[in-house]
Amino acid sequence: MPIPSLDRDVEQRLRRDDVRYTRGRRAVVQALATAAGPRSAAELHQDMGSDVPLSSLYRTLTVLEEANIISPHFGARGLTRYELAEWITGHHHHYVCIECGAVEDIDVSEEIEHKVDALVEEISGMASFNPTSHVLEIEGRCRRCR
Amino acid sequence: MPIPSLDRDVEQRLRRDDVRYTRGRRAVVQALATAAGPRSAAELHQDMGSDVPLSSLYRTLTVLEEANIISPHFGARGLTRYELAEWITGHHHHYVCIECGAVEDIDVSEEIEHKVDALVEEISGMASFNPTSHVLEIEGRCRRCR
DNA sequence: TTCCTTGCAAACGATTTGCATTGGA
DNA sequence: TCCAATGCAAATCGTTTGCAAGGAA
Repeated sequence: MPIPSLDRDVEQRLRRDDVRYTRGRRAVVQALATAAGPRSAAELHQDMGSDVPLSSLYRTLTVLEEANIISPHFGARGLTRYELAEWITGHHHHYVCIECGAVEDIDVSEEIEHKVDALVEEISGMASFNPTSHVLEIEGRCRRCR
Repeated sequence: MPIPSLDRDVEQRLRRDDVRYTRGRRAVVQALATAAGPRSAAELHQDMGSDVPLSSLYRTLTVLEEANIISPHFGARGLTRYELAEWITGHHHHYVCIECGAVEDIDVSEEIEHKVDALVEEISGMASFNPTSHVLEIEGRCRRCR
């Protein structure tokens, strides 16, 4: 999923908060941009060559989350994975392996997404909720675990 | 959500695995049966009066999960919440507060659930996945946080 | 007696924090 | 220069485990 103006957009967004777009932060954004799904701190640590200390990585993730560059995903026991925020990647869903916990992105057509939205509205209406967004995850066994 | 034959059903299910349905286990099942949504070990500990040691509670949760009496829910940073398995409560969805992380059950009509299933099938088909189930969570701010 | 179950304390893995150092505007 | 960002080590939090004691069949 190539995002042409990614660095520019992120830098601009960070500048708003007076936050610097440093080498370490660029590396995380890069790693997430090329990942096939949400990644945990440990996974990013591997992806990135393991020289950055974990504590710095966690700090970077916190900063990026606060600036709304990345979003947390809680789909596995006791660990948080991150992905680029939807204003960057566009709205999407996840395929989650019930065996190993791996998570993969699913992009859906606008047409289908409209149907999802309509359903969420319908359900929320009946329960008198005020939805701001939704999460749809499809569970199954991934290639490796099948 | 009153479940008339709950204790009987659970006991029977546990006996299959040669697992005893002890006082502590009954208490957890009871607490979950009356909860409005998934509960974490710490939350259950409070719900139950706090005299059971946490380690026992965790062990109970492990046993009940292995016997498929309860199911884990990962919707919050670094903590697992549990709810009664869907063969007991019926399939349902969740309303998740984006502010405080509280989770509440949403029961939907069969009619709507059919639509959800159809959508999941449609999406999975396009991605050549083999779905065994799905999770739909509606996000918003709960009464308290609004 | 024979296992399953529980309690307590220590161990663990993911994440956070204090503090001194480094680095960029 | 000056404050944000980083590295390292220690602390914290949710959860798990070893081991000895308690209980039910």
